[in-house]
Formats: sequence, C-alpha cells, structure tokens
Amino acid sequence: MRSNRIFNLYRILISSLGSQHWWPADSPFEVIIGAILTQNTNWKNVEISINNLKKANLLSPNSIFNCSINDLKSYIKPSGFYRVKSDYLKYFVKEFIEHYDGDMSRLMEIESSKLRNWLLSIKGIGEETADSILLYALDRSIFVVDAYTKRIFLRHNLINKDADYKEIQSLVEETLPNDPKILGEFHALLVKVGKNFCKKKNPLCRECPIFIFPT
DNA sequence: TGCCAGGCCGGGT
DNA sequence: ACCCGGCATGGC
Repeated sequence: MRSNRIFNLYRILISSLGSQHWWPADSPFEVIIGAILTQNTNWKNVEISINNLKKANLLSPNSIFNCSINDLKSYIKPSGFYRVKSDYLKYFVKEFIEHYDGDMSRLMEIESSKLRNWLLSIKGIGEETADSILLYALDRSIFVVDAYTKRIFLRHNLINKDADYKEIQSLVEETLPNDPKILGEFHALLVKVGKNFCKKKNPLCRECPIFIFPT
C-alpha cells in the first residue's frame, strides 16, 4: 500500500539522517523573508542576503516597508532575482501591515486555509512558499511539496508523473501524523537526500542512488 | 567551468 | 488548462 511506503520512507530517512533542524532563523518573520528569497535559489546565497538585512536592521515588517527599494535590492542581491524579489518583499510587508498590523501574533490567530488563501493572493507567493510559511513560521500541520519531493516520489512509484501539488500534499498529510514537527522534518529530509544523491533532473531516472525501495 | 539552486509570474497556445 | 521564457547570484 502506497501510504505504508511513504511512512517507511520517512522512517528510513529520519533514522539514517536524523533531525535536519529546519527552518534556520531567529524569528518567524525571518522565516518568511527566507522563504521568499530562497525561491529557486541556493540557501547559502540566502544566508548572505539575510545577514545583510540583519546588519542593516531590516528584519521587521516596518523597517522593510520604510526601506528604499534600491537599498533593499543591494542587500538581497546575493540571493539572485533581486529585482523581482525586492518587489515581492515589499508586496508582502505592505499586505501584512495593512491586514494584520505587521503583527505575527495576529497571524497566529488565523485559520490555516484562510491564511493560505491570503498568502497566495500576494504576488510572489506561490503554493510552496505559502506552505513553507504556514509550516515553518506559523507551526501549522502542512506538508510542503517541492521539486525534490516530486522526483523522489516518482522514482519510487508513489505518484504518477502528472500528479499535481495538491494530490502529493494530500497523500503525505493523510499518511503521516498531523504534526508540524514530523511534516517539517520529512520535507527537510527529502531536500537533504535530494541534494546529496539525486543530481539527475530526469524524474523518470531509475538509476539514481536515491531509489531506495525496490518496486 | 558550466550547471544549478529549498519557485513564481505572465503571456502565448 | 498546460507550457515556456524570464528572472540572476554565488558555489561546487
């Protein structure tokens, strides 16, 4: 059965690799900034940008809102796509301040699906970024699906190649315990093995060492 | 040294 | 509804 194999995959990964200690950040707001900056970008580059923002005291909604767009661009340049991402950061803090007074504790009160729709309505935040924020910044029981998840699941015949985001997400959420700690660990573990062992981009590749289970 | 990274948007079919 | 080009830096 498919769900048993997903649970096995999680157990193998957590027992062999251990906790990944995600999401590295000093505050929930920093998680949100990182989630936007890491879109299609190496985390190492994001760290440089976040350190720049930290040194400039720009890790709060109001300080980013008040920062000039050109300064913001210069700080986040190392994480790439800095022209669009500086706009994305601006869009987010503007909405956050308008709707929730830039107050994280106000966000904590909101029900997950309402919060998800609000995040998705902001330009620059798609499904993966929204779910990363819900899970790692707001501690919700949401599974984050990314390219590694799709590749690894596909190679294990856990999904077919046209499976969409929601389908993969539901599959995991209905299989693993409803626990943000576990769902967050699973996503981090999939990224970890994806980075180390799963270099081939062809999702149908069956020779990659990540292929753990026989079919 | 080329390839790619913890995606998303917008325009074209 | 899909598909694809554009966005960009730093690491290995």
